[in-house]
Amino acid sequence: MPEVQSTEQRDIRIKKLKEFESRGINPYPHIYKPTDTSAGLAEKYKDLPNDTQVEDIVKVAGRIKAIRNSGMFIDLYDKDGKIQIFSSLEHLPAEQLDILSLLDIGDIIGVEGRVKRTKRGELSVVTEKLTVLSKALIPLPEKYHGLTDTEMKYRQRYVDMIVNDSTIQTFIKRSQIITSIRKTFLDKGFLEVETPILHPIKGGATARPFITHHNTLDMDLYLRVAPELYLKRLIVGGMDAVFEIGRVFRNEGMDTRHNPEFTILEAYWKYKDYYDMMDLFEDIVRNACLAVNGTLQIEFDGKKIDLEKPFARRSMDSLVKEYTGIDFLAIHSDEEAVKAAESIGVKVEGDQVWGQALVSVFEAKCEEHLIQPTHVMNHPVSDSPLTKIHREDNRLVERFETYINGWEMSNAYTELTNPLDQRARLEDQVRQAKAGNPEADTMVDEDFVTALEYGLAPTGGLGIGVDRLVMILTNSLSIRDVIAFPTLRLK
RNA sequence: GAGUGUGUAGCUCAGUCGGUAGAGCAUCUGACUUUUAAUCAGAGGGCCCUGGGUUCGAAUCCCAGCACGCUCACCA
Repeated sequence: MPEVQSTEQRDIRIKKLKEFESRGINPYPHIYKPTDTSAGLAEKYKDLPNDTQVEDIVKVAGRIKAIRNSGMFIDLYDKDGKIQIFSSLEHLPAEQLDILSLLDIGDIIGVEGRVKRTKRGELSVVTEKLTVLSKALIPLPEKYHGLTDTEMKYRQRYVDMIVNDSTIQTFIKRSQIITSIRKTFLDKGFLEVETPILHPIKGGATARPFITHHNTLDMDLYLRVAPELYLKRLIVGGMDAVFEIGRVFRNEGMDTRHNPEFTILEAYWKYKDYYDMMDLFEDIVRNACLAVNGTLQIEFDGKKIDLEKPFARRSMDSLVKEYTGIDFLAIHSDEEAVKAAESIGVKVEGDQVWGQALVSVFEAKCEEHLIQPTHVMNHPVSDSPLTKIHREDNRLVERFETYINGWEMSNAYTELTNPLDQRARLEDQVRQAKAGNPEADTMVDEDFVTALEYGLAPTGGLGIGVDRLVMILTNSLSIRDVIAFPTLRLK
């Protein structure tokens, strides 16, 4: 509920806020400088015996999450944990007791005092001076169950983060994963670059776009569905290794694995092919996993996943053969391919039928089995307009997608560099769009083809769905658990 | 887009056969210098998601809508 409604508890807190002001206390001061954090004190005084107090004066700050015994004990939480605040009625001056009585759960305060471990063994700061840093007007959700209402978790993520520690931990890990990814690339000599989000022509992936409008240019623009075509231009221009981590936008369905805007990682590496990109992907995943889990043996939704062993490398046709018995490489006509697919109950749509049949059967019969990391290699040409033809079979391309937990985690190519071939394949996309495929590109990006005509060296490319990687590495079952502010309907 | 579930106090949830609103936490008042979800006594707090309908009477049954979840479809 974005509109603030007047409630009994809020009215009472506003009254307390006014009471602070009438005593000359600003409940929203400009600055406060704590000297210590909860974790810092825990470490520094870990050997302090029970019922002992030291003379050092410290200043801590944080949010009140619990008040016990009429204010005698306060649980104060800062970024890395809890510190108890002990306020003795006998030793506190009257004006400090007045402040104490106006505090509520949810308020942010600073506390100055001496460190003590109580009789019960809880490390505490013995209050000498209380400072209100921010008076909270809305009460926090219940302490025991936390916040469980999914809608409120997503609409008011800050509340979810305050109350549910696992929520903020997931977003901390997300940040650490992205830092790790960036470090892996920088260590290999990559340049981090930025390319346009507003695209005059849709391209780089088959997906439905969002369309917006620029007023001054009086021109429609697409929010990018992929940064691919611009990153390759940078390779043409002379960069040898580039990567970009950024948001892309696809106007498609939403579920536990899809959000309309999501974070993609794309990298292009000169004088590399798709085998090199497999190694690169594995490095990225292992480094990121170690950064947040400290191990490469992880568990997702109760399933054990081994990220340590070299990922399996399997051609799509061999997986189809393993799980269905159908050998697509031995099938040479479209009719036969469709018949083979239909014989196991897989419907084939589209007109590039041999390739469509192979992909459809793979998606229907194989994907779900790929729990352990698997590079699925050698897709049919029809599916992959930006990929170089396989060096040994001209029906296939040098492409792989890495599956973990049955999900597509990466998509990588030996990049297509032949400008004439590229133009023909993009023109085929336009033909498909005119035939009614809403995901195909509606016009050829002529400047991209021109760039290839200036010469693109042999290059490997890799794309990673960062949100899904974060899901796997944090055991998060919904993409909305790893995107702080997922797309929701306006309420 | 289809199916399905949920929506009740600030939060977490009960609410029987349709009979007019309940608990715990939180809040307020008081007690207790004690704590670890502190405890004890008392009090206040409700657009039962919205709009229709059936009925003497609807949180409850019916219809429509809204939001969110799940499954499916779609989906680099």
